[in-house]
Amino acid sequence: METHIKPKSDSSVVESLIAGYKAEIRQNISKHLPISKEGVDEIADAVQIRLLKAGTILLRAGQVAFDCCWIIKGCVRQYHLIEGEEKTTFFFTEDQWFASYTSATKKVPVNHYLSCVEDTFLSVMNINQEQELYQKYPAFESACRAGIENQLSDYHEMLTTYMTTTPEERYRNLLKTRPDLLSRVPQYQLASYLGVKPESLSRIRKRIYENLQRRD
Amino acid sequence: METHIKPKSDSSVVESLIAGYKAEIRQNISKHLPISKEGVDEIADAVQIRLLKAGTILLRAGQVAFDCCWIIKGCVRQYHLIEGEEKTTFFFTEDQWFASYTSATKKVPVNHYLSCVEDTFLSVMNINQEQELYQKYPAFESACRAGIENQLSDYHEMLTTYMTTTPEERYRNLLKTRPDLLSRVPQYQLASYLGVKPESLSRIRKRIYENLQRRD
DNA sequence: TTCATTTCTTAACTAAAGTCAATGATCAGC
DNA sequence: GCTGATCATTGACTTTAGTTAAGAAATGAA
Repeated sequence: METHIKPKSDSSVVESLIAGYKAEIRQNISKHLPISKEGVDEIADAVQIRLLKAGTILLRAGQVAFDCCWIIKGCVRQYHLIEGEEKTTFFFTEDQWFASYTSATKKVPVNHYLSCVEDTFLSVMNINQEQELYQKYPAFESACRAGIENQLSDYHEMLTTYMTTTPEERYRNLLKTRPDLLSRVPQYQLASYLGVKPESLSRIRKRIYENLQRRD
Repeated sequence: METHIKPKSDSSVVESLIAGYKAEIRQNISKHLPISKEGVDEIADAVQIRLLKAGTILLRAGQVAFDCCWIIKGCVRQYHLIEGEEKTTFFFTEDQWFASYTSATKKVPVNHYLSCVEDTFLSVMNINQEQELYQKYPAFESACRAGIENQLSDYHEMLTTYMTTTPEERYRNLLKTRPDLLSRVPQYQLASYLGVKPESLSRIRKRIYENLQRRD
């Protein structure tokens, strides 16, 4: 983390990264939304960049979730604590976002946890503030609405895919669609994400690598 | 279907029901949205009421889904055809709605079927027309955006619930949350909705009704 | 590098779901 | 009400996942 010109402290490296991310966000808003410069400023100012260390728990069951989070870099895991056992239900990685709209707008506590699998840069906006900005800037609401529509379609697809596949098929899909997770995440967390115990995922992997006649 | 005053034909009964539903929709728009009378008219005119007979297939895999449908009365089943087998993934009933936004806006074909389990009254709006109305009436967009946010939260909840429960738990949940489905829908369709074969659902029911010591 | 901890794999056994086949129950159309 | 077709249940057997326990491999901190 040192240049040969001038040593930089970790925190100053982080600061300049954050400044860069903020500038990028402002640019994107300005490029994609037909809004006055003041509007762009107001929306960009509502965005906060946060760096969270691996292991940080950013939300606990029972809390109200006010944040809409976009992952710039890193990995956040969602899990449910059921009879003392962690059941992983999501892995969010680069360019994915998550929010609990009904929790924020209706003040309902969530029933899940969010924890950083790696050091993670997040772009965060408070949902209530977001909804206020909708009133002021209809173009911002339109863009967010389109984003939410996409997320809805994605979740619909994930739900039906999960319902119509076996754990082994889900593992094969994961190998194709998100192979990075295999190295980023411990296997016992992947197991519960696929709906089985760690021992079963071991056996599934063994089955697959022994029967290499099936090549998919 | 006859009064003792004057016999009415089935189709005229249906016509007056449809007129009533239309009036109700117009009222709701007018009551909940701060929009001019002309705006209310334009939005209400974009809504079409349809009566579909039980068994009607309203969408097939491979088609683009243009409609946003609200169920006034009846039941629509979503299923996937996988290796010749129907896998049910949703039952939509009264006051639930469904749409495939990315299919309509990006012209992507869907991979599922929609079929009426019962005679069903639907309130239908074309999604592209809906999106045009968003431009004209921001209050309409706001209301729809809030509805989509709720749907997103619901789907998130459904997905995590499905991922963290066993078929038996799902059946027990169904008994509590949607007991009407038990009588409205054949059991082999419920089975695949719960993620098992019909024979397994039979055994699950047997297990539950034999072990009445557990009372939930 | 070493050691302790965590994670992953394997094995033996149990429980649950899939498969195939036969039998009962239910329902729609006549 | 009868009848054929569809749907639900049961049984025997196979496959897959859960459970418990042990040991191997990988990881991280001193």
